Amino acid sequence: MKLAEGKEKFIEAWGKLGSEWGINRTMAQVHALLLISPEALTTEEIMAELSISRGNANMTVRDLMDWGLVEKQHKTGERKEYFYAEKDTWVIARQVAKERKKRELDPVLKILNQLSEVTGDVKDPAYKTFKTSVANINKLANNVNKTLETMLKAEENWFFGTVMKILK
Amino acid sequence: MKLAEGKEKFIEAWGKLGSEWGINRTMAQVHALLLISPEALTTEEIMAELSISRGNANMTVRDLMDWGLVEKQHKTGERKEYFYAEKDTWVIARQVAKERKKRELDPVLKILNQLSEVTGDVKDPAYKTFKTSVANINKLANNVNKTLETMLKAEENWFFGTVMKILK
DNA sequence: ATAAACTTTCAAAAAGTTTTGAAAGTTTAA
DNA sequence: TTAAACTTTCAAAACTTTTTGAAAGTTTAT
Repeated sequence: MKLAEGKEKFIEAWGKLGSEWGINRTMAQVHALLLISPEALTTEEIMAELSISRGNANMTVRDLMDWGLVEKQHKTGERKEYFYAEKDTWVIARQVAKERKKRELDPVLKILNQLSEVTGDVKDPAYKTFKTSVANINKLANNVNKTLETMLKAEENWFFGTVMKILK
Repeated sequence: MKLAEGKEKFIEAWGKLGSEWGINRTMAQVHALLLISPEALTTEEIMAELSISRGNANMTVRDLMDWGLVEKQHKTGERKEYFYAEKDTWVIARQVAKERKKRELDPVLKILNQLSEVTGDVKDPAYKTFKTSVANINKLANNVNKTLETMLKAEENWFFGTVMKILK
Protein backbone atom coordinates (compact mmCIF):
# COMPACT_ATOMS: atom_id res chain seq x y z
CA MET A 1 0.00 0.00 0.00
CA LYS A 2 1.16 3.49 -0.85
CA LEU A 3 1.36 6.40 1.55
CA ALA A 4 -1.47 8.39 -0.07
CA GLU A 5 -3.88 5.48 0.20
CA GLY A 6 -2.72 4.73 3.73
CA LYS A 7 -3.32 8.31 4.81
CA GLU A 8 -6.84 8.23 3.42
CA LYS A 9 -7.64 4.94 5.15
CA PHE A 10 -6.22 6.16 8.41
CA ILE A 11 -8.26 9.36 8.36
CA GLU A 12 -11.39 7.44 7.47
CA ALA A 13 -10.87 4.83 10.19
CA TRP A 14 -10.11 7.42 12.86
CA GLY A 15 -13.22 9.37 11.86
CA LYS A 16 -15.40 6.30 12.07
CA LEU A 17 -14.00 5.26 15.43
CA GLY A 18 -14.54 8.77 16.73
CA SER A 19 -18.16 8.88 15.70
CA GLU A 20 -18.81 5.50 17.32
CA TRP A 21 -17.41 6.91 20.53
CA GLY A 22 -19.49 10.06 20.51
CA ILE A 23 -16.82 12.29 19.01
CA ASN A 24 -17.80 14.19 15.90
CA ARG A 25 -16.48 12.54 12.75
CA THR A 26 -14.86 15.64 11.30
CA MET A 27 -13.14 16.39 14.58
CA ALA A 28 -11.60 12.94 14.60
CA GLN A 29 -10.59 13.29 10.95
CA VAL A 30 -8.87 16.61 11.47
CA HIS A 31 -7.11 15.08 14.44
CA ALA A 32 -6.01 12.13 12.30
CA LEU A 33 -4.71 14.46 9.60
CA LEU A 34 -2.65 16.45 12.08
CA LEU A 35 -1.40 13.29 13.75
CA ILE A 36 0.26 12.02 10.63
CA SER A 37 1.42 15.41 9.44
CA PRO A 38 5.07 16.15 10.19
CA GLU A 39 4.41 19.90 10.01
CA ALA A 40 1.80 22.10 11.58
CA LEU A 41 -0.99 22.92 9.09
CA THR A 42 -3.02 26.04 8.38
CA THR A 43 -6.79 26.24 8.27
CA GLU A 44 -6.53 26.47 4.46
CA GLU A 45 -4.55 23.25 4.25
CA ILE A 46 -6.97 21.41 6.51
CA MET A 47 -9.88 22.68 4.41
CA ALA A 48 -8.21 21.50 1.21
CA GLU A 49 -7.07 18.09 2.47
CA LEU A 50 -10.43 17.11 3.90
CA SER A 51 -12.68 19.13 1.55
CA ILE A 52 -14.48 20.89 4.35
CA SER A 53 -15.63 24.49 4.68
CA ARG A 54 -13.80 27.26 6.44
CA GLY A 55 -16.38 27.48 9.19
CA ASN A 56 -16.26 23.80 9.86
CA ALA A 57 -12.46 23.69 9.89
CA ASN A 58 -12.28 26.61 12.29
CA MET A 59 -14.88 25.20 14.71
CA THR A 60 -13.30 21.77 14.67
CA VAL A 61 -9.82 23.04 15.34
CA ARG A 62 -11.15 25.08 18.22
CA ASP A 63 -12.89 21.99 19.68
CA LEU A 64 -9.68 20.02 19.36
CA MET A 65 -7.85 22.74 21.25
CA ASP A 66 -10.54 22.62 23.96
CA TRP A 67 -9.88 18.90 24.27
CA GLY A 68 -6.18 19.63 24.63
CA LEU A 69 -5.34 17.52 21.59
CA VAL A 70 -4.17 20.29 19.26
CA GLU A 71 -2.21 23.49 19.71
CA LYS A 72 -1.65 26.68 17.79
CA GLN A 73 1.73 27.54 16.46
CA HIS A 74 2.80 30.96 15.26
CA LYS A 75 5.55 31.10 12.70
CA THR A 76 7.60 34.24 12.99
CA GLY A 77 7.00 36.67 10.16
CA GLU A 78 3.75 34.93 9.24
CA ARG A 79 0.23 36.05 9.91
CA LYS A 80 -1.35 32.64 9.48
CA GLU A 81 -2.01 30.31 12.37
CA TYR A 82 -0.63 26.81 12.21
CA PHE A 83 -2.03 23.85 14.10
CA TYR A 84 -0.32 20.71 15.25
CA ALA A 85 -1.36 17.65 17.22
CA GLU A 86 0.25 16.11 20.25
CA LYS A 87 1.79 12.92 18.86
CA ASP A 88 2.37 10.81 21.98
CA THR A 89 -0.56 8.38 22.00
CA TRP A 90 -0.44 7.86 25.74
CA VAL A 91 -0.81 11.60 26.28
CA ILE A 92 -3.71 11.58 23.79
CA ALA A 93 -5.41 8.67 25.54
CA ARG A 94 -5.10 10.40 28.88
CA GLN A 95 -6.37 13.69 27.51
CA VAL A 96 -9.43 12.00 26.03
CA ALA A 97 -10.05 10.03 29.21
CA LYS A 98 -9.74 13.20 31.28
CA GLU A 99 -12.18 15.14 29.12
CA ARG A 100 -14.77 12.37 28.97
CA LYS A 101 -14.51 11.71 32.67
CA LYS A 102 -15.19 15.37 33.32
CA ARG A 103 -18.06 15.64 30.83
CA GLU A 104 -19.73 12.30 31.41
CA LEU A 105 -18.66 10.25 34.38
CA ASP A 106 -18.59 13.08 36.91
CA PRO A 107 -22.20 14.19 36.24
CA VAL A 108 -23.39 10.59 36.44
CA LEU A 109 -21.63 10.08 39.77
CA LYS A 110 -23.37 13.18 41.05
CA ILE A 111 -26.79 11.93 40.03
CA LEU A 112 -26.12 8.47 41.46
CA ASN A 113 -25.33 10.09 44.77
CA GLN A 114 -28.60 11.99 44.72
CA LEU A 115 -30.40 8.77 43.87
CA SER A 116 -28.96 7.07 46.96
CA GLU A 117 -31.12 9.49 48.95
CA VAL A 118 -34.38 8.18 47.53
CA THR A 119 -36.69 7.13 50.34
CA GLY A 120 -39.51 4.62 50.28
CA ASP A 121 -41.15 1.58 51.76
CA VAL A 122 -38.61 -1.15 52.49
CA LYS A 123 -41.30 -3.77 51.85
CA ASP A 124 -41.91 -2.46 48.33
CA PRO A 125 -40.15 -4.65 45.73
CA ALA A 126 -39.93 -1.70 43.32
CA TYR A 127 -38.12 0.28 46.00
CA LYS A 128 -35.82 -2.59 46.90
CA THR A 129 -34.83 -3.25 43.29
CA PHE A 130 -34.24 0.43 42.67
CA LYS A 131 -32.03 0.74 45.72
CA THR A 132 -30.01 -2.34 44.88
CA SER A 133 -29.49 -1.33 41.26
CA VAL A 134 -28.41 2.17 42.14
CA ALA A 135 -26.06 0.89 44.82
CA ASN A 136 -24.45 -1.60 42.44
CA ILE A 137 -24.00 0.91 39.65
CA ASN A 138 -22.60 3.34 42.16
CA LYS A 139 -20.01 0.85 43.24
CA LEU A 140 -18.96 0.06 39.68
CA ALA A 141 -18.88 3.73 38.67
CA ASN A 142 -16.65 4.51 41.64
CA ASN A 143 -14.27 1.74 40.72
CA VAL A 144 -14.08 2.99 37.16
CA ASN A 145 -13.55 6.49 38.45
CA LYS A 146 -10.67 5.46 40.69
CA THR A 147 -9.06 3.51 37.88
CA LEU A 148 -9.33 6.49 35.54
CA GLU A 149 -7.85 8.81 38.12
CA THR A 150 -4.88 6.53 38.46
CA MET A 151 -4.51 6.32 34.73
CA LEU A 152 -4.53 10.10 34.46
CA LYS A 153 -1.54 10.31 36.75
CA ALA A 154 0.30 7.31 35.42
CA GLU A 155 2.98 6.70 32.85
CA GLU A 156 2.09 4.31 30.07
CA ASN A 157 4.76 1.74 30.85
CA TRP A 158 3.88 1.70 34.48
CA PHE A 159 0.15 1.47 33.82
CA PHE A 160 0.07 -1.25 31.23
CA GLY A 161 3.28 -2.86 32.43
CA THR A 162 1.88 -3.44 35.90
CA VAL A 163 -1.55 -4.46 34.72
CA MET A 164 -0.03 -6.79 32.14
CA LYS A 165 2.14 -8.48 34.72
CA ILE A 166 -0.92 -9.40 36.77
CA LEU A 167 -2.83 -10.52 33.74
CA LYS A 168 -0.83 -13.55 32.82
CA MET B 1 -36.55 12.27 47.00
CA LYS B 2 -39.40 9.92 46.23
CA LEU B 3 -39.17 6.71 44.26
CA ALA B 4 -41.16 7.99 41.26
CA GLU B 5 -38.89 10.98 40.84
CA GLY B 6 -35.81 8.86 41.37
CA LYS B 7 -36.89 6.43 38.68
CA GLU B 8 -37.41 9.22 36.21
CA LYS B 9 -34.01 10.75 36.95
CA PHE B 10 -32.31 7.42 36.69
CA ILE B 11 -33.84 6.63 33.32
CA GLU B 12 -32.96 10.06 32.04
CA ALA B 13 -29.37 9.89 33.27
CA TRP B 14 -28.83 6.42 31.85
CA GLY B 15 -30.25 7.54 28.51
CA LYS B 16 -27.99 10.55 28.37
CA LEU B 17 -24.91 8.55 29.29
CA GLY B 18 -25.79 5.99 26.63
CA SER B 19 -26.13 8.57 23.89
CA GLU B 20 -22.80 10.12 24.84
CA TRP B 21 -21.23 6.69 24.45
CA GLY B 22 -22.75 6.00 21.06
CA ILE B 23 -25.63 3.89 22.35
CA ASN B 24 -29.07 4.95 21.25
CA ARG B 25 -30.85 6.93 23.94
CA THR B 26 -34.05 4.91 23.89
CA MET B 27 -32.12 1.67 24.13
CA ALA B 28 -30.36 2.91 27.24
CA GLN B 29 -33.66 4.13 28.70
CA VAL B 30 -35.42 0.83 28.16
CA HIS B 31 -32.43 -0.86 29.75
CA ALA B 32 -32.62 1.49 32.72
CA LEU B 33 -36.33 0.82 33.12
CA LEU B 34 -35.82 -2.94 33.14
CA LEU B 35 -32.84 -2.63 35.48
CA ILE B 36 -34.90 -1.08 38.25
CA SER B 37 -37.97 -3.15 37.61
CA PRO B 38 -38.37 -6.09 40.00
CA GLU B 39 -40.55 -7.92 37.45
CA ALA B 40 -40.14 -8.65 33.78
CA LEU B 41 -42.18 -6.21 31.68
CA THR B 42 -44.22 -6.57 28.49
CA THR B 43 -43.82 -4.47 25.37
CA GLU B 44 -47.07 -2.70 26.34
CA GLU B 45 -45.69 -1.73 29.72
CA ILE B 46 -42.44 -0.46 28.24
CA MET B 47 -44.39 1.57 25.69
CA ALA B 48 -46.54 3.10 28.40
CA GLU B 49 -43.76 3.85 30.90
CA LEU B 50 -41.52 5.58 28.37
CA SER B 51 -44.21 6.91 26.01
CA ILE B 52 -42.70 5.29 22.94
CA SER B 53 -44.31 3.57 19.99
CA ARG B 54 -44.79 -0.15 19.58
CA GLY B 55 -42.30 -0.35 16.73
CA ASN B 56 -39.66 1.49 18.68
CA ALA B 57 -40.19 -0.62 21.81
CA ASN B 58 -39.97 -3.82 19.82
CA MET B 59 -36.81 -2.84 17.93
CA THR B 60 -35.11 -1.60 21.05
CA VAL B 61 -35.86 -4.72 23.05
CA ARG B 62 -34.49 -6.78 20.20
CA ASP B 63 -31.29 -4.72 20.12
CA LEU B 64 -30.90 -5.14 23.87
CA MET B 65 -31.24 -8.89 23.43
CA ASP B 66 -28.56 -8.78 20.70
CA TRP B 67 -26.29 -7.03 23.16
CA GLY B 68 -27.00 -9.79 25.69
CA LEU B 69 -28.37 -7.30 28.21
CA VAL B 70 -32.01 -8.36 28.20
CA GLU B 71 -33.79 -11.70 27.93
CA LYS B 72 -37.26 -12.92 27.09
CA GLN B 73 -39.35 -14.65 29.67
CA HIS B 74 -42.44 -16.67 28.96
CA LYS B 75 -44.99 -16.91 31.70
CA THR B 76 -46.91 -20.17 31.60
CA GLY B 77 -50.46 -19.75 30.45
CA GLU B 78 -49.69 -16.33 28.97
CA ARG B 79 -49.26 -15.39 25.35
CA LYS B 80 -47.39 -12.18 26.02
CA GLU B 81 -43.63 -11.96 26.08
CA TYR B 82 -41.96 -10.51 29.13
CA PHE B 83 -38.52 -8.93 29.17
CA TYR B 84 -36.09 -8.61 32.00
CA ALA B 85 -32.57 -7.22 32.35
CA GLU B 86 -29.50 -8.85 33.78
CA LYS B 87 -29.02 -7.01 37.08
CA ASP B 88 -25.39 -7.74 37.95
CA THR B 89 -23.53 -4.60 36.91
CA TRP B 90 -20.24 -6.39 36.44
CA VAL B 91 -21.89 -8.77 33.98
CA ILE B 92 -23.44 -5.74 32.22
CA ALA B 93 -20.11 -3.94 32.03
CA ARG B 94 -18.44 -7.01 30.58
CA GLN B 95 -21.22 -7.56 28.07
CA VAL B 96 -21.00 -3.97 26.85
CA ALA B 97 -17.22 -4.12 26.69
CA LYS B 98 -17.41 -7.36 24.72
CA GLU B 99 -19.86 -6.00 22.20
CA ARG B 100 -18.02 -2.73 21.64
CA LYS B 101 -14.67 -4.47 21.36
CA LYS B 102 -16.15 -6.69 18.68
CA ARG B 103 -17.87 -3.88 16.79
CA GLU B 104 -15.24 -1.17 17.11
CA LEU B 105 -11.83 -2.14 18.42
CA ASP B 106 -11.42 -5.31 16.35
CA PRO B 107 -12.03 -3.57 12.98
CA VAL B 108 -9.63 -0.78 13.94
CA LEU B 109 -6.93 -3.27 14.87
CA LYS B 110 -7.39 -4.89 11.49
CA ILE B 111 -6.98 -1.59 9.64
CA LEU B 112 -3.96 -0.63 11.74
CA ASN B 113 -2.33 -3.88 10.73
CA GLN B 114 -2.93 -3.14 7.07
CA LEU B 115 -1.50 0.33 7.57
CA SER B 116 1.73 -1.12 8.96
CA GLU B 117 2.31 -2.45 5.46
CA VAL B 118 2.40 0.98 3.87
CA THR B 119 5.64 1.43 1.95
CA GLY B 120 7.45 4.63 1.07
CA ASP B 121 10.62 6.64 1.06
CA VAL B 122 12.38 6.47 4.43
CA LYS B 123 13.78 9.96 3.85
CA ASP B 124 10.29 11.42 3.43
CA PRO B 125 9.15 13.17 6.64
CA ALA B 126 5.51 12.53 5.75
CA TYR B 127 6.25 8.82 5.53
CA LYS B 128 8.26 8.77 8.74
CA THR B 129 5.56 10.58 10.71
CA PHE B 130 2.87 8.33 9.31
CA LYS B 131 4.81 5.20 10.22
CA THR B 132 5.57 6.38 13.73
CA SER B 133 1.99 7.45 14.43
CA VAL B 134 0.54 4.19 13.17
CA ALA B 135 3.06 2.16 15.15
CA ASN B 136 2.31 4.07 18.36
CA ILE B 137 -1.43 3.79 17.99
CA ASN B 138 -1.02 0.13 17.22
CA LYS B 139 0.88 -0.41 20.42
CA LEU B 140 -1.71 1.41 22.51
CA ALA B 141 -4.62 -0.35 20.81
CA ASN B 142 -3.01 -3.71 21.49
CA ASN B 143 -2.56 -2.87 25.13
CA VAL B 144 -6.17 -1.80 25.43
CA ASN B 145 -7.20 -4.96 23.64
CA LYS B 146 -5.26 -7.19 26.01
CA THR B 147 -6.66 -5.38 29.03
CA LEU B 148 -10.20 -5.78 27.72
CA GLU B 149 -9.67 -9.46 27.07
CA THR B 150 -8.54 -9.92 30.63
CA MET B 151 -11.51 -7.96 31.89
CA LEU B 152 -13.86 -10.16 29.88
CA LYS B 153 -12.60 -13.24 31.65
CA ALA B 154 -12.23 -11.71 35.07
CA GLU B 155 -14.35 -11.46 38.17
CA GLU B 156 -15.11 -7.98 39.40
CA ASN B 157 -13.42 -8.33 42.76
CA TRP B 158 -10.33 -9.78 41.22
CA PHE B 159 -10.17 -7.17 38.50
CA PHE B 160 -10.68 -4.04 40.54
CA GLY B 161 -9.27 -5.55 43.70
CA THR B 162 -5.95 -6.27 42.08
CA VAL B 163 -5.80 -3.03 40.16
CA MET B 164 -6.77 -1.08 43.27
CA LYS B 165 -4.06 -2.72 45.33
CA ILE B 166 -1.42 -1.49 42.90
CA LEU B 167 -2.93 1.93 42.69
CA LYS B 168 -2.27 3.11 46.18
C1' DA C 1 -59.96 -23.42 9.58
C1' DT C 2 -60.72 -19.24 12.01
C1' DA C 3 -60.16 -15.42 14.72
C1' DA C 4 -58.04 -13.30 18.41
C1' DA C 5 -53.77 -12.07 20.54
C1' DC C 6 -49.74 -10.86 19.90
C1' DT C 7 -45.05 -9.49 17.32
C1' DT C 8 -42.45 -7.60 13.53
C1' DT C 9 -41.53 -4.70 9.64
C1' DC C 10 -40.65 -0.65 7.11
C1' DA C 11 -41.65 3.66 4.58
C1' DA C 12 -42.46 8.06 5.81
C1' DA C 13 -42.07 11.81 9.28
C1' DA C 14 -39.79 13.96 12.98
C1' DA C 15 -35.93 15.05 15.50
C1' DG C 16 -31.24 15.78 15.97
C1' DT C 17 -26.63 16.82 14.23
C1' DT C 18 -23.29 18.62 11.19
C1' DT C 19 -21.81 21.56 7.48
C1' DT C 20 -21.80 25.47 4.67
C1' DG C 21 -20.57 30.08 3.28
C1' DA C 22 -21.25 34.73 3.39
C1' DA C 23 -20.99 38.45 6.56
C1' DA C 24 -18.98 40.39 10.60
C1' DG C 25 -15.09 40.84 13.36
C1' DT C 26 -10.17 41.25 14.41
C1' DT C 27 -5.34 42.02 13.80
C1' DT C 28 -1.36 43.74 11.47
C1' DA C 29 1.62 46.51 8.57
C1' DA C 30 2.42 50.59 6.53
C1' DT D 1 -6.20 55.53 9.66
C1' DT D 2 -6.70 52.26 6.13
C1' DA D 3 -6.88 48.16 3.77
C1' DA D 4 -5.37 43.65 3.37
C1' DA D 5 -5.01 39.29 5.63
C1' DC D 6 -6.82 36.51 8.32
C1' DT D 7 -10.38 34.36 11.91
C1' DT D 8 -14.91 33.73 13.82
C1' DT D 9 -19.84 33.47 13.83
C1' DC D 10 -24.35 31.79 12.90
C1' DA D 11 -28.68 31.06 10.27
C1' DA D 12 -29.99 28.15 6.85
C1' DA D 13 -29.27 23.80 4.29
C1' DA D 14 -27.82 19.13 4.07
C1' DC D 15 -27.40 15.06 6.11
C1' DT D 16 -28.07 11.33 9.62
C1' DT D 17 -30.52 8.99 12.99
C1' DT D 18 -34.51 7.86 15.39
C1' DT D 19 -39.37 7.27 15.86
C1' DT D 20 -43.90 6.44 14.44
C1' DG D 21 -47.89 3.68 13.29
C1' DA D 22 -50.37 1.17 10.19
C1' DA D 23 -50.03 -3.04 7.72
C1' DA D 24 -48.27 -7.62 7.40
C1' DG D 25 -46.92 -11.62 9.70
C1' DT D 26 -47.10 -15.24 13.23
C1' DT D 27 -48.82 -18.10 16.82
C1' DT D 28 -52.29 -20.17 19.64
C1' DA D 29 -56.75 -21.76 21.27
C1' DT D 30 -60.89 -23.41 19.95
